[in-house]
Amino acid sequence: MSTIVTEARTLRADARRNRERIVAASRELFARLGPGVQMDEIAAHAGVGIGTVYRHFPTKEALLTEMVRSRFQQFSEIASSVDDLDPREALKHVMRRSAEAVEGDAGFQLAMMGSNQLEWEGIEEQKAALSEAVTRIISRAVAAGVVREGFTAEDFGMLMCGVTATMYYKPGAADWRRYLELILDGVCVA
Amino acid sequence: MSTIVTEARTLRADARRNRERIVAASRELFARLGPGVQMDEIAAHAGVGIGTVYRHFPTKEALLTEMVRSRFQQFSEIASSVDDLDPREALKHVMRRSAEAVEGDAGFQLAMMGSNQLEWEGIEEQKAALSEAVTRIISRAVAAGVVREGFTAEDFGMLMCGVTATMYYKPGAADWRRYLELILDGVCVA
DNA sequence: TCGGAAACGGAAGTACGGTTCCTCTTGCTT
DNA sequence: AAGCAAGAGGAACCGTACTTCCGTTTCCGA
Repeated sequence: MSTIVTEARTLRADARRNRERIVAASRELFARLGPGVQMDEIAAHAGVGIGTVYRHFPTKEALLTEMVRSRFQQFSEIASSVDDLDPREALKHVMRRSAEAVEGDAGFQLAMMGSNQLEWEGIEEQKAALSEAVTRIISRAVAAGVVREGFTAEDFGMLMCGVTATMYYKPGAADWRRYLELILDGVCVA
Repeated sequence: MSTIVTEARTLRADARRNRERIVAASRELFARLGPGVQMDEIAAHAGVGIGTVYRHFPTKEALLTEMVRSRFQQFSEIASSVDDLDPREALKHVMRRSAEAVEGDAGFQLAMMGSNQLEWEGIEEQKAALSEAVTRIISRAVAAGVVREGFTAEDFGMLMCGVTATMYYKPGAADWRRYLELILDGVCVA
């Protein structure tokens, strides 16, 4: 807490404004173009010079990590908001909502798919929180006997990876919702 | 036919040998490292100079296309070899065998997933053949009523994309076979 | 209002990787 | 065996994209 406040306090007014612009521009372009966005583009879109971008974020990776972190946060919140639903609906709800949350964000789609192999610094906390929430949902579903034998949190990640891949690689051409429902049918026992 | 023979005839002996080495090296490195392989690496691995690689393939893309083409060929063959199986088994068999064929080839995994958006020159023929074979298998399955209502060739591509994504992005960590069986359960009606 | 620290801008620096080009070598033909 | 065209090799070239650096501008406290 104190960290954030301190940082905010020592930041000059124009600097704060620029930082917000940079973050907003990054978010939009990262979503549209993926990690391939160029730093110039972000700077231009934010209406600042490249030097200013680097004043706020030491490297491109740091900037992208910031994007991913906020998205992961959103994910954790989705996964934490279904405790009042029955086990089966909780699982379905989380998968549907998560998929919708990734839709239209190419950059995050890649981050989602590769979340196992990326060692992005600074999002461990968010990843752990998400993982914990997902595990809880699945434990409930397993205990209630509404999913197939031996279903695990790892399976969950695998399935989301697959759904995300169809969004990313078959934009428009294929309907990922069909795919997701098909998977849910395979996961949930009658 | 005449084209190939003519080319082969006009190729000097050492040139032919080198070409084969280049193709072999590319195949291996492309499989291991994906499209990110560097031309130097390929040349070094083949035991030739970079200039020699460029003598045989005008661009990196041309070389990679060659890799993908031969793999697509293999796919078509798999898809064309199940006409004697019953509709349900034909579909399952093709998906399992296809998945196995992609396993361990990172470069081709990416090509598979993105096959809709890539406009790689020179593999139209192979793609069409594959598409035709897949459509036939699915038509049979649909006619026999062994798959869910409205299953299409596009769905097939979507599912394979998902399976491939788990292989690519969760190497070792997740078991794509589980995932595939789960999908097959969702696709095939009881 | 003024001084100086903080922040800005963007041209230049740097790294990386595909491609070219030119000299030297090698296999084939006569 | 000689000549020459085809082929090999790899240093240099070029384009691209991240990052640095430093002269200029802007905010803010005294």
